[in-house]
Parts: sequence; C-alpha cells; structure tokens
Amino acid sequence: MAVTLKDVATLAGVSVKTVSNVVNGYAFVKPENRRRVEEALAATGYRPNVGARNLRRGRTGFLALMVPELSIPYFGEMAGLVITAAQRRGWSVLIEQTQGTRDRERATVDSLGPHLVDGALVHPEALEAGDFPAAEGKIPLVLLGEHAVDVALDRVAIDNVRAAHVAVSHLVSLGRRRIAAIGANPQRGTSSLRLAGYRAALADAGLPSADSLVEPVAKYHRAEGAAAMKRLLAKEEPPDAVFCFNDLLAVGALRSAAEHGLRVPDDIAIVGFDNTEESAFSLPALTTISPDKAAIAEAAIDLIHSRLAGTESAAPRSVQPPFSLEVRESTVVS
Amino acid sequence: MAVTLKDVATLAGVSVKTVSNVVNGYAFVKPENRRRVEEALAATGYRPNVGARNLRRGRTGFLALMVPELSIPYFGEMAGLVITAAQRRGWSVLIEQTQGTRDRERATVDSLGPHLVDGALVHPEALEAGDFPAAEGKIPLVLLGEHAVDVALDRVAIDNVRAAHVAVSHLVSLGRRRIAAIGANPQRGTSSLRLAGYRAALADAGLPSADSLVEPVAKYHRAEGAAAMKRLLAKEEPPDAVFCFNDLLAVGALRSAAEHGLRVPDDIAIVGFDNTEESAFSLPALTTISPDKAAIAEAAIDLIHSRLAGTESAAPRSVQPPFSLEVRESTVVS
DNA sequence: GGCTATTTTTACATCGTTGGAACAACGTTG
DNA sequence: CAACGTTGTTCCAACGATGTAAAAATAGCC
Repeated sequence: MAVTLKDVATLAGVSVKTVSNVVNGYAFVKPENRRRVEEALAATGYRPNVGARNLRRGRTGFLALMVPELSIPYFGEMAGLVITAAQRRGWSVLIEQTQGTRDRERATVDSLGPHLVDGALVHPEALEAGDFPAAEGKIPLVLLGEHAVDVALDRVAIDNVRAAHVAVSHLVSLGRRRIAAIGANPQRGTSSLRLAGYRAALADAGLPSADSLVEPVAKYHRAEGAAAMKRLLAKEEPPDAVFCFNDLLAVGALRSAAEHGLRVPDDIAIVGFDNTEESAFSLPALTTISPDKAAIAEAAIDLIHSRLAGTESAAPRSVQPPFSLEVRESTVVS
Repeated sequence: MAVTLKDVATLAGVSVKTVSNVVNGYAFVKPENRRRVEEALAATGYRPNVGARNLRRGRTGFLALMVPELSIPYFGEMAGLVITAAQRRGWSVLIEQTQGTRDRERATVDSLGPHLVDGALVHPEALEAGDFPAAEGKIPLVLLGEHAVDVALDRVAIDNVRAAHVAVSHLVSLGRRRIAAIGANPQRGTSSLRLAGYRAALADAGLPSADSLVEPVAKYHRAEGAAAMKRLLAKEEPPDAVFCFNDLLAVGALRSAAEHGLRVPDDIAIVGFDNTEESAFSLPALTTISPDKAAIAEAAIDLIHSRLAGTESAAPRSVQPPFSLEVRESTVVS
C-alpha cells in the first residue's frame, strides 16, 4: 500500500539502489537517470520508511524527553523549546511523563533502550544516584535540572544555589528582614540547592536563619503554595517576604496573601522561580528568577549530539546556562 | 552491542524463533525451554528492537500530536492527557509544534507518513479544508477542536457554539448588558463558532448585537488579551462584561482592568474559556468554560484505535465531549 | 582497436524481527 | 505396527532500506 523504493525503481526503470542513491544525494548518477528517478519520486509521492532506514543505520531519529507533567507550565515551556531545538538536528521528540514519582522515573529511565530512541533528556525529580543504569551500552542521557544526585552523566542546569541567593538577596536589599521560604522538600533534587542558597543569603546578610519560616510542600503546585502561605500568615510573627521555589507556589502564595487582606508588595513581598509566562501577568506580576530556557534546551540537544558524534567516552560535562532576576511588581512598587 | 534475539537464542541453546515465541507469549513451548529462555532473557537484559518489530508488523507504536505551542497551558494540559491516554493503549506520543501557522500545519500534516506513526491527533488552527491530503492510503487522523473546516475526518470537540452561548448567557443572567467579546479572528477555526454563540446569546436575550464590542486578536496570548481590553476600556461606552475566547486572553484582560482601576466583577465581569489550571488561581479567579479535557483525550485515542482495528472505511465520526461552566470570582462576588 | 581508468549501475547481503511452512518428536489409536 | 493428530522446534523468507563489492558502461590514451 505504501510506496517503497522498489515501486519507484520499477516506475523509473532503474535498480532499487540507484533510487536509493538519488534519495541520499549520491554524486555519481547519470543526469538522465536522476531526472527519471526524480520524476518517479514525485509521481509516486515516495516517503522513506523511517523504521527500515534506521534499522539499517542503527539510528532511530527519536529523542525522549522525560518530565514530571506537561501540564506544569515550566515543563510545557521547556518541552516546546526542546522540540524546536531537536527539530533543527533532525530529531523528533517523544515525551514521557512520570508525575515526579521515583518508581515511574526509574521505570522510564530503564525503558530507554537504544532501539527506541537515540538519546534522552531526563528531568528527574526524585531519582537517586543508584537508579541510573550503568552507562554500559546505553544511549546518551542528559540530566536536566540541577540535583544533589551525583551521577556520571552530562547535565544542564542553572546554578540553583546562586540563583536562590540572588533572589533572597534582592529581598534583603529591599529591607525585608523576616524572609520565608516555600518549597522545602527532601525528595526533590533542586529543593535542597535552593534552600542552601536561601540560607546562605540570609547568613551573608547577617539575618538569623529562621527555620520556622521554611515551609515544606509535597508538590510544586499552586494549591500547595497557597496552603503553605496560609500557614506562614497564621504564625505569631509572620514574614515580610517569601521566596517561593517556583512560580506556581508563588502564584498560590499571592492568592493566600490577597485572601488574607495583605497588599503585595507593601505588606509582604513575593519572589518566584522559573519565569513562566504566567508570572508576568499575575496580579501583581511576579518578581522571579529567569533561567535561560532556550539556552538550556539548546545545550541539552548539543550534548546529545556530540555524544553520538564523538568518541565513546569523554568525561561527563556540565553546562550552566545563565539566569537573571526579573524584577516585577511583587517586590517593587512600580 | 545491543542484545538481539540471536544472542539470547545462543545462550539458551534454542533457535531464534523459539525465543521470539517465548517473548510473544506463544503457548506451545516446552516448559524446560521456556525456563531456559526466560533465564537467558533476564541474564542478557534483552529488549526487542522496536524498529525491526514494527518493520515486520507494519506498526510503529507511535502517535503524533500536532499542536500550535506546548507553552500554551491548554495545549500543555491536553498533551499531558493525550500522552497518558495513549500510553494505556501502548502508544508513545510524538509532539509536533506548528506555531499555529498554516504553512507549518500543512507541512506537518503532509509529513505524517504511515511509517513514522500509526495515527495522528491534529489540532489545527489555520488549516483549510483543501489542505488535508486525500484519506487515500493515509493513516488515521483525528481532528481536535471544533472548526468551520469541513473535511471528512473523525473529530473530537465540545460544542463551541453552545459553550459560548452558555458563557454569555451567564453574563446576561447577572444583569450585564454591554457584553464585549475578545478573540475574533477569521483565521482561527474556533473563533467563528464562539463568535456565533456569543451573538446568538445576545440575540436570545434581546440585546443588540454590538459589533463595536467585538475585539479581534492575532494570537490567543495574554498580551493580546490585555491590549484588546485596553481598547475596549478606552471606548466612550465601555462594556460591563467581557467574554474572552480563551483563558489567556481573559488573564490579559484581568490585568488591563486592574491597571485601569476597575474592580472585577463589580465594575466589569470577565469570563474565560478552557479552564486551564491557571484560571482557578488568578486574582480574581476566572469564571470559565470547562471542557472535559480528559474525555477529549480519551475519545481521540479511542477513535484512532478503532480506525486501526475496524474496517477500512466507516463514515467519519464526530464526538462531542461534555463541558460545564465553572463559576468563579470574576463574575460573581463570593 | 585494444587497454586501462573512471564513472555509473546492479546484485547481494544485511539490520532484528516475525509469519508460515517444514520438520521432528511424541503419545494415541485402529 | 502403521497411520495419525498433537506439540514443539527449526528453517526460510520477508518487511524496506543501505553498504559493499563486483559488473557494466563510458571515456581517455597510446
């Protein structure tokens, strides 16, 4: 039913290989034959069978991207950028969702055989070092997002400790003194890094490290941010600023602040993390850490590419794309 | 380098086909041999080469999902649900982004050969009827999102006209009289339907159809919604309610209303469309049309599945999943 | 024209898997 | 014990493409 090289060859009156040569741009084909083949290609609407080609070539043309949930704006945005970057290199992207659970993350990483995809970008949330299969005969893996996890793999992530430090220092510079943090979660790789940055910034400012103002959350969703903020505001000495470990938590915090009758930033300042598109339009707009997402996507694709092209075993590389602090209404009156 | 059936066969001391039989659950294999093969499978960590298997079977195990942009929350959420639904049927999902331009949509639809994917879910924005290749020898295609486009394909979409009618009638029932619409765009399939529902609802309420209150937008993004709202508020007789054709436009409208010093819903009520997660947390939370997204994803996957399973040519089917109106703070004071 | 050098085309094997047919081993049965 | 159906296994061809090497066609040269 589908058109194959053979069909085209029959129509053009040449051998299958000659058609293959034309399709692949081989130089030595008689102009006359090339023309005939090209006509036949056009007439039949031939399209190569990717599976067969890759079976022969040993490549699949696919990359996998593992994320917790696409419905989370940060991952939606990242996935979009990854797909675009991959396309430029001729890859199609296959997306796997893990809901951020360790079991599903492990299952996904295990299933990434060399046949299904040429490489994978994984954005783990709860994976631990031992969960990664030995690099042995495996496809190139790139870790997205900084983690405490210590594993010999290529990675791409902004400097989370420094970014958190910048965010909190910004609050300090505005004269805030009781600075809370929302998002502590021992399960999550980035959490401990951002927490470290938060603590370091407080220490550098000579402020007491107030662990009573560090709110844990189970997930990085809006509702959790709202709940955490409620708990903070119910305290005897509530904070005058909050550093949220992502924008969703911050959006939730904004809502609880409003419901509590507080003005942001006058009564309490809020900083987010990720600079998702939503954060520029919340009321008030969120001050947030803005990682260069496009650079992250590009770097990750480049790493996969060079792994596949280059020699088998180069030392794992780590890329740290830039980030910036996007100052908006939630910390500074405009 | 990768383990093949042959390797397993050698290790187990049986033929390749016997291993294949074990892997595929063929009944008649001597228990002794089955055990040996299973041990060998475990020992080698064998994984079938999907490409080769599909080459033989004529299936690829992939579905394509075409959307404008993953960074748009509605599509991020839908993509997540589609992936989950597809996974249950054993499919992996490949995502293609078109930015909503007709050229890229057409190019994408054209490229969906039978080799790359078993079927495709396409969410067109600007495609016209003639852009679809004849069903001839093609893979099953399911159209997501209702459109004026008349093409003989399976489709899944809520009833956009009725949904818009419900949204606007809600505003009418609250006593609003000057109801604007943001989102008119002749290029976009759903726009004309929602506009029709809007007009019908006004007519049914005996309100004059005020075309001066219909604001066109180029894209369904927050910034466009904000700009459109600004234009509306600059009018001599500004509206007392706005129906936005999606939540992003509504979020933008919220911001412009706030910047204009208006209280929502007291001074102006706002309704969105899509019930993206963001809409429940905006300030105020958005009243919005809530399509049953999970049902849409399930229905689409089911359609593909039954197309592939069933007879070649059944008449195109159209599924209309339910929707509801989610009433929140942007129209009713709590 | 005969010979080599170069260009162009073809036949064949191969990637890893599975369907089908052939074959072997087995216990039943007439 | 010959004929038979049932199980279990193997061999071979095929899916569609490409690499290799050999064959064929063409050109260049003495």
